[in-house]
Amino acid sequence: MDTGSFDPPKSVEMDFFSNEKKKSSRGAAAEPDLGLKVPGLAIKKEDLTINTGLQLLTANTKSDQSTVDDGIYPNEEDKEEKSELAAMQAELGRMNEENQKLRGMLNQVTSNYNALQMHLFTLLQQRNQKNVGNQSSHEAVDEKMESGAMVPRQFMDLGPAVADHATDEASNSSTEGGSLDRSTSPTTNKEVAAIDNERAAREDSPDDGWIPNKNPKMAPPKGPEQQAQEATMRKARVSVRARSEAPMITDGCQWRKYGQKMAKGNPCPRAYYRCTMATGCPVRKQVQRCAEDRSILITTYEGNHNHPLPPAAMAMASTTSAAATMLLSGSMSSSAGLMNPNFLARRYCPALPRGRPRFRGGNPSGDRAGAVQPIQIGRPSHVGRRSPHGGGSPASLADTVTAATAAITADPNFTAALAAAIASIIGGAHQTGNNNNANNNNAINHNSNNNNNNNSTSSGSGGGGVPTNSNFPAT
DNA sequence: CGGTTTTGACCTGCGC
DNA sequence: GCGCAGGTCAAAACCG
Ligand SMILES: [Zn+2]
Repeated sequence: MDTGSFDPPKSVEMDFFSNEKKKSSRGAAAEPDLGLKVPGLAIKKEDLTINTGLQLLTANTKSDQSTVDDGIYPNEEDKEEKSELAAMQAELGRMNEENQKLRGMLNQVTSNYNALQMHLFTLLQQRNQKNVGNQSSHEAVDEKMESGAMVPRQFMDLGPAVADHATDEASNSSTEGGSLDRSTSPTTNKEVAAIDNERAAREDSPDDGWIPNKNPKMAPPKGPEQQAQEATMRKARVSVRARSEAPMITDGCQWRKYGQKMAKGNPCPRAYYRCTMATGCPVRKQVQRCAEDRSILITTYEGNHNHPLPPAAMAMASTTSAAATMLLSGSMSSSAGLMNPNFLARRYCPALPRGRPRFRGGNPSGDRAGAVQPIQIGRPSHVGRRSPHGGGSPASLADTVTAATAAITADPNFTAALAAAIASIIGGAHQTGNNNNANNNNAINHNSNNNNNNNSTSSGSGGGGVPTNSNFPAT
């Protein structure tokens, strides 16, 4: 839409290293389940419509009418009707015009906002750099260097890596549940990640639910451009590396394994999972252990959830998609992309301790995947990320921004509001009536209900006794 | 009994 | 066109 600067497939990889502790089975109580699934979209749409409508109506009616009225007609009635009609038509035209204008403005605002966001990240990054050493940054570089397949493109530091406690999170998303969660969930250190946007463009539409989209040919002809865009976005993949002994990192979602394959250069098999939290959820993930270091689990997420997620899951999901979004669209706005990174940083920073920095790695999908963009979360890096608008700025400003960020992240309400607002903007800009972004849902969902424990209560998984669903490490 | 895992077969894209 | 590798399907097995 506004500026789809990047076409080429990109990929980002996020690596979180974590020490996974044992998930103490299922302690969490059954989740009250998210009552509100009201996606942010609804709201946003409303807003948009209302606004435009009003403006249009008020602005134009008069002039038009007056102009049209002059016509000469035999019958007064006729004349009246006709004039009225004409007036209405004119009005309509005006409205359309206005609408377009507004749209344009929206786009602008959107891009501006995005730019600001980028700026903010840059600032944060710089700040972190100052405060903390640059070891991490080295690591990041290492990673991308070592994995030859990776082509560094953008780097971002998603967060003020600071917090060290779960308190943050607890206060944020959950109170009592949080503690519970924490105790039961494994701790995973995660460090860097890369989102990798694959070339594939045959993603389904979330609306429809999961479609065996595997057959491009079968896929009915969809919208051309819009489709492409969406596909691009949807195709974003995020791979998360986590040091974990568990067979799977806990991300708060429920997954069903649908396949397993022996990857080529890796003795460890790669497992394929599909999100089962909602029937049609298109999200998939691949899980594989790093060949070099078996303790490292590489999880690659793909797609956006089409349903609300529990806070825990949200953090991950939104983060990934957010990162993807940001990287994928240099100047595109996205609620997820904008706000989630912070969120994530906050939530995960604690878990990002001085953990093992050095990971290099082969991108699991390094085979033919596109470029990979390492992202550092919660840690400083001097590998500056390039933002379209550049970034240096005074420290004071940086502090301010940081503070603001903190405040924002800390306040769920604000977050929600922001999410809604952005969502609305986006919705308008993209004109996509679909609910496809889990992001929106996430945001809203998150603040509204704080049920955090998404424990593996249920259904347990049959097979290996390893519950597929998991909780995010509260801490 | 419903949901999940397992696992071999099948399909598709890509490089040669 | 062929072979390889990755990804997905689907039937059978498994589990709570
Ligand atoms: Zn899902």
